[in-house]
Amino acid sequence: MTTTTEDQKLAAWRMFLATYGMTIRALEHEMLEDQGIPLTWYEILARLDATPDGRMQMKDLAECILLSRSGLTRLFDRMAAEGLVDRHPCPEDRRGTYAAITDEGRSKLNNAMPSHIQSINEHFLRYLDVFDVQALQRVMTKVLDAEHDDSSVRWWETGR
Amino acid sequence: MTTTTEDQKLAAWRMFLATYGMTIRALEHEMLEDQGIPLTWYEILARLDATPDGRMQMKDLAECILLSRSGLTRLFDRMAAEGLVDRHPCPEDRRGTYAAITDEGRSKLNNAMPSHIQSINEHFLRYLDVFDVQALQRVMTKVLDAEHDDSSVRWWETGR
DNA sequence: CCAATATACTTGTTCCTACAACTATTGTCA
DNA sequence: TGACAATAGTTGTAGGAACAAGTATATTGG
Repeated sequence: MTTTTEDQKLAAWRMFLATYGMTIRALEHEMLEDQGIPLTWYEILARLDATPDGRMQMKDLAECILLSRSGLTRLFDRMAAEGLVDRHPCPEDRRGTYAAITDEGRSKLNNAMPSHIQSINEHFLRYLDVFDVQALQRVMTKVLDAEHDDSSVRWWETGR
Repeated sequence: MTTTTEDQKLAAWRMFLATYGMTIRALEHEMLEDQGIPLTWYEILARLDATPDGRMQMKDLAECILLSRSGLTRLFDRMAAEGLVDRHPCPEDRRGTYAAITDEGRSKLNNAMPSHIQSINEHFLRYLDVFDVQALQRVMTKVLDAEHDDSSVRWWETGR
């Protein structure tokens, strides 16, 4: 039997939702517990660090973090107050602002990364074999490629 | 080559994250646009409606919605103010409260469901074939079964 | 049986995020 | 070129969610 009912498809979607929710909860909790920063902060540090020169325009950062512009402004303010990131002007477009990771930010990231990766393994990857990982990549790629319109921001392909 | 590097595994995780974020954003937006309610409200209505008698204890609802207890209290207040749900006492445990869907709530749910399912199809399922759906179910099941401790609350197996 | 602990829910408070409005700069096209 | 629209970012404001503390009920162990 190689057909899939509508209910089975929706069940797959619901399981996708449930898995995300459970896993992200655990990761957020452990990041705050172990490193004292929200998972969002880690994501921002990781995205900036994965960049060739450790910086990125605010709008692009907002997009790949999936946060509103204003949300990022405030969040970035808080991170800047802790010295993890800073802003500097964008010469080629003076409306823009570069969001950059600081040395302190890199230090924090390098400190947080091992335990975060361990958390991902422990709560998610640990249960998947080689074929599962390949299948997951294949399926997610289909959705991402089709839905993501701006091909210049494909942050999931790089960094950690 | 049947090995998977650590980087490939992490890439799979990042793609999982990115896919969730992009898709849920679209669904939230369309639910608010088309039906005038947040996606969370829909989820609550769907969970309650999928129950044999349209009710569930607040603690169980909070768990399957992945919301804190206090968060659910306030959210439920707002939904009750709109007449979509109501509370009634729980005889067998007088600490507890039953969260129940009202007729108005069912009506709202039945109204919202078709367009929501269409959104899920349009932004997610549309891109997957039969094997993708099966693979996704298989992979998500592994994580869910391993991580989810309370086997009495497996909401993703039922409803829509 | 009853004191100590745990559980279910609510309330006080704080933090975070989104939407809309505003400023500054850039792009467009008549 | 020069008005008009579009874009990047910030700020005002309001609403939603989490944590901790408080109340009420249930469970447990001596």
